[in-house]
Amino acid sequence: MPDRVKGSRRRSAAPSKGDLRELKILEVLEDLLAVKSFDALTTNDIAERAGLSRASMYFYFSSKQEALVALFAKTVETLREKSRAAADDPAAPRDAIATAVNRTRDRWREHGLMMRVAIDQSSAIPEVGALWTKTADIFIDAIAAIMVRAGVPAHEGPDGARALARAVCWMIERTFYHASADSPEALDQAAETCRVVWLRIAGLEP
Amino acid sequence: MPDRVKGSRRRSAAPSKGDLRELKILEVLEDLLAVKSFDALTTNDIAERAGLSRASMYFYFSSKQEALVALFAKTVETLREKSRAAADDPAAPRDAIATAVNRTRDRWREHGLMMRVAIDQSSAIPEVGALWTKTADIFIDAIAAIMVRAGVPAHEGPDGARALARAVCWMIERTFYHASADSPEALDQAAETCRVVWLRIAGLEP
DNA sequence: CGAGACCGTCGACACAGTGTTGATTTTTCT
DNA sequence: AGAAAAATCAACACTGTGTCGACGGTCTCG
Repeated sequence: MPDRVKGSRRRSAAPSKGDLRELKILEVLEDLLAVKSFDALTTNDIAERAGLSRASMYFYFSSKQEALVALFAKTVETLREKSRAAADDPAAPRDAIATAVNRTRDRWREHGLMMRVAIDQSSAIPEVGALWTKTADIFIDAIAAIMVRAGVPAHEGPDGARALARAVCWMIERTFYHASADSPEALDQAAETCRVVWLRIAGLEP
Repeated sequence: MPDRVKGSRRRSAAPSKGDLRELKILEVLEDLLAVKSFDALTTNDIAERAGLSRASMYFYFSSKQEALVALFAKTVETLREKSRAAADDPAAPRDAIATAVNRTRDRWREHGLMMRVAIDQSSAIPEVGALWTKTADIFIDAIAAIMVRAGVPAHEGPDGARALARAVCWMIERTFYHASADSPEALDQAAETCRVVWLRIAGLEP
């Protein structure tokens, strides 16, 4: 990996030809994932579509797996930016839950394909798994915080806020995973179901 | 595929040498999965360990994917037999939930590896995905039935029993998936958490 | 200007794994 | 025993991967 320090100050926008190619490859990869499964994709498919030779691709990424990691990392970054200031909690638990679920639905609506691919590859590509686990952990913390504010005891153990939050997180993950593979309407349904479930687990009944 | 009509009448127990080989291959496959990931396994690994040539393996299964399907189908069959008469409901909802969760935990304790592999391959191997979906559907029906008996409205829609049952099913799947990859104690914790969550969603508070 | 130093590119190769073929041996049935 | 069916495997063709080394472009500094 060329280690291109993306976030750092670096005389404004000097996108070297190589940087552009790298971006192009990731873009092509994402496009192709809409058509073929990741497993079915070959390095050739990607290189060809990106307009370079297979061997050249290896200059940028040492495998298609690494490319996927880079692409997914970018997506996760986007996700995280969009959820900035989400953990800040001016709202009542009931509202916090509703907006959290809706935001999650929006993320799945926009990035569902990418997230499904990442989840599918989580066990095959450790870096992807780690990235996803880390993202989930952040989400779990947020869920637990809301639950505590709703009155759920914060202690450890199988019925403490953290354990319940973990269960809720995985329920949301899986429910949206399936819904996003289905239809946009299914996503709305999934969101509503998740909202209801989360409310009940938090001990809030309308 | 040799099409060995397994269920059919066929003079009692004539386990031809070929049948035994077939079993042996599946046994070896399961053993190897404890050591290597399914993706990392080669047809050679399996054939060698089973004591035949790679080419001969293709006589029994036309790919390692097909072998996995057969192995998983066998596991699902076992699972289903063990859960016979589970949908019959002499118990009160509260008890039905406790025993259902405990039974599920026991299944994961014994077959966790196989189930994790199957879930991992669900999107890559359609037959495995279909098998798992069908199993989940049966489970969802059972959950929904218990919920209805507990007083949850049976109507369709995002807060009807069926939608909630589906959410609960996926929560259980994912929670046990992670727990079973962790430790036996984690499975016990997971079971208790799932029980509590299910109770609350069903509107039953102790 | 010209000599190095990178950056980027790619043809060509070695290799690993897959799936098939056809000839051959072994098992099974009558 | 002998024919039919079941099972075996060496050898081959093919696909995809990752690496190597040689080549051309461009930027820099003496």
